[in-house]
Amino acid sequence: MNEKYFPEEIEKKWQQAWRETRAFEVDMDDPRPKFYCLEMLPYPSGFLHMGHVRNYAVGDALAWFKRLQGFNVLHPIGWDSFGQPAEQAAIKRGVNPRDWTEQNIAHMRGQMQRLGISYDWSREIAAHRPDYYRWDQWFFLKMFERGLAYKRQSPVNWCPREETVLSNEQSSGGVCWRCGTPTTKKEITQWFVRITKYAEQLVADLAEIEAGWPEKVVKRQRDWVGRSEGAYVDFAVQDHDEKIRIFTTRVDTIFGATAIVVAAEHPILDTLPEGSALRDDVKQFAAKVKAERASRSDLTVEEEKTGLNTGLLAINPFNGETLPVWVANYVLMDYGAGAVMSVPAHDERDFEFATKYTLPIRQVIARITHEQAPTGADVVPGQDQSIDMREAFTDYGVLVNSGGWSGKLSQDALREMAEYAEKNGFGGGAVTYRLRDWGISRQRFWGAPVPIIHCGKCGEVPVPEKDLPVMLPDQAQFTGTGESPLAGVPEFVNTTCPKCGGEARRDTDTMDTFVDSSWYFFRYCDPRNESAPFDPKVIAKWIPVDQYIGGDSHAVMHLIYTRFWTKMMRDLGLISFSEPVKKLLTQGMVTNRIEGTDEWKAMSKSLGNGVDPDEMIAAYGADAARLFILFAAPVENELRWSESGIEGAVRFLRRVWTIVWQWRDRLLAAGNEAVVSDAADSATRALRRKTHQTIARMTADFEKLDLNTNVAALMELSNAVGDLTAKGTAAAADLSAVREAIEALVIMLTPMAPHTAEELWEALGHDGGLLQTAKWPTADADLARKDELEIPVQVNGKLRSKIMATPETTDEELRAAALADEKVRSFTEGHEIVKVIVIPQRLVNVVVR
RNA sequence: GCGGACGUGGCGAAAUCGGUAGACGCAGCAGACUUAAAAUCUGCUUUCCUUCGGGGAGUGUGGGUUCAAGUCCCGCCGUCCGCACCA
Repeated sequence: MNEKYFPEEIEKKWQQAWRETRAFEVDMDDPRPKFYCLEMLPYPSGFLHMGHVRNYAVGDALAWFKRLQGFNVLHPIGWDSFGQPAEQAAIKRGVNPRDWTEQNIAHMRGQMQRLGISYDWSREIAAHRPDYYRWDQWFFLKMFERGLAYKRQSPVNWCPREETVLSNEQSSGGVCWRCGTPTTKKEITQWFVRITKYAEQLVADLAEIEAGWPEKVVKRQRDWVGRSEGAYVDFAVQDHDEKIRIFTTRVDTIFGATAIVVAAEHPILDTLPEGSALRDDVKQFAAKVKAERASRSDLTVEEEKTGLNTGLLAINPFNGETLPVWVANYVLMDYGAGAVMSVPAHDERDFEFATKYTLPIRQVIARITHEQAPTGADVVPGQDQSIDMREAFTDYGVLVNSGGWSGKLSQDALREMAEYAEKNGFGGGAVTYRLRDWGISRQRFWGAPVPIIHCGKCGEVPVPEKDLPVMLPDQAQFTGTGESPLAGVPEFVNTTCPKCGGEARRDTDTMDTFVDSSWYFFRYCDPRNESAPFDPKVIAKWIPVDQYIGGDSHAVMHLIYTRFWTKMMRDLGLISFSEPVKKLLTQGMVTNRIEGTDEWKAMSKSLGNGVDPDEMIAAYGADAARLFILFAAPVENELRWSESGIEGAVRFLRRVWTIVWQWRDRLLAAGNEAVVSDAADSATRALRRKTHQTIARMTADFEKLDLNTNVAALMELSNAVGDLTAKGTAAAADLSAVREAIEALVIMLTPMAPHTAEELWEALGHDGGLLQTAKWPTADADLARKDELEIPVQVNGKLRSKIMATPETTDEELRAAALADEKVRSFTEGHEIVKVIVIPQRLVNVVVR
């Protein structure tokens, strides 16, 4: 035991103690209430970065807080260990991806342990190990059985640099999410998961979690699914059997339609007379549009609208009007019906298109003018038909020039016109979604093989469950051709058909790593189960996760997939709930200044502004690094790294250390008996007040995860205790009040600086560690209450004086005291006092004229 | 372009309900200790004026509501994020 603070010694000591006593291993049957604290599992790149440290520091603080409060806390960690970098390393440096991955895991596990994060290491899992990915394959088979996993030819996003298929999400913005290379399109047969079947639930169930999730994540998820209510309308085509179906959210504007516009891939285009000049033009045009789309690099600029009149004529079923059918680049085949009615007067895109090609623009919605009736009782909608048609008018309004529908409000017309279409058999109300099915095929080696066998006779045959896992071979040739490396491993590919016993080939695709991360936190609850992904009984108790913490970069991909997966598992009968995560916290980025500039960017190797966690631990200790991270900014904010900030954290820990050692001998000598004297003096009362105020504040702030203010509260308490000796009031304060303050200080320090707290707790005479001997303190409201109040007094809303009061002072007394106050009187003198506002125990405002 | 969030000292920030703006920390300044420095401790630290009692201004900006606005409402400016022709 040393009176000087040596973090490296005590951190080693307690990390070893925790390991030896298996302090953080969870008994799932423990009768205490459970708390599942989860951080997003990392990809084992080889090294922790500060973003990881922040994530784990926050999670660990909450885990400790809940443990000290008496919860049975599950706090696990694992590895998202399939994926590109391992394969890249194999290609570039010829290393074995498995060895590379395992070495990285070993190193990063060491880093986590040096940080002293309180994980239950007995539950560690890794996606690349067969005992995990066999269950990915098992789930795939279940989805395949139910038609939720299916194969189809499909244009996919293709990264020409990494030569791999990317999901829509991964090529969001038209660039590869990993390397930033602009993506292109490629036709290829792919496995898809029918997430669109759950589109409605993915939106509707947001209501269930909204309260516990950040607003912006909920919003992004809602936008991602893109639910949109509208109507289908079928337009007959003149001299044609086919009809063109359009989707619109503004069927109320249908009398303003002056054209029908279809996508370049629309099947109606194939019905144009073979060999006609027009057909050739349209074909050429469609090919050009497709080519442009595939090669687009700058998606920040909207492409200019181009189109071509197909010569076809469509008939508006509402008024019998004949409309030209155009094909244009701004209509997308894979949304809605692949065709739209063009209403230039009331849609910006149609307006732009019509202006360019001089199509008629016809106003059919008028702005409502609210005219106050003379009695003032009713608001009468009038019409303003003088809308300036230099731009589209897209608001709701009153229908005009719309036959029998004129005079109706948009809101009513939307509903009634959809009903009318349905009744007359040419359409009806409909809901569409932007969400697309999830392409999970990857032409990669380092992933879970798709458990399907292709048989010449039987077709696609699922691997029987008893044959799982389909083992990934040890090694493969990385040709970089874009074809899965598994195709070049004959021992893997060649097999027999489980159905007919004949020669057959295995599917050589592997699964998207987002499959692995969609259900990993279920596996933590039952990590060694060999007969099922998990025991449903265990899951029923432990999931939903109480608090999930991670970066908001996963706001749509991972967090949509895991919500989908949960609903899918529910429909398999494995679980009985629909949402996996009760509360979500998205942490901000950790940034650092780029040398020689004033720019703050996320830490990264390539920018040279990274900070190595190991160096921080060596220089300042894990506790100081963690404390600084929690204190420096609110968890959701960007955190700007600061070397002097971390020094401040060390100073604080040293001060707490000094305080404990200053009082230790006296406290130990006094023993455990209470020595509160009856006539508690004011110093004692003040100290106890501060102690209990701090307890109340910190307990509340922890629930909100306001960790920065929490550290501030702790600093205030430590300053208050420090002042006892510094200001010579030590003798005045009762020893048991000091004990109370110091013990609260040490216990409440634990979530942010656990090693230091353990050491100090032991120094205070508690053997056996915090978990055995400490409880999160409870605030006593009476003790926390102030017995003297300083009441600000305002005159006309300006602070002029302060008067002293007690909680018992009545409003009338406050009022009298305020008016009698000398300073106040100097401002009220010669003025008429209009009124006096008294906010009980808070403030007095004298209003004068 | 559309949608959303935000705007508080030199810096990170705090401010349950509309009720003392700037807690806590960083940086800075002054002092104590020291041969000296570091470390540590103490004090100061929004800004302007001051006869040193105080007084004025102040939460991007202009209005409004209110006894009272960082907080609520409207306009503008700025920053950041999301989306990328989704009909």
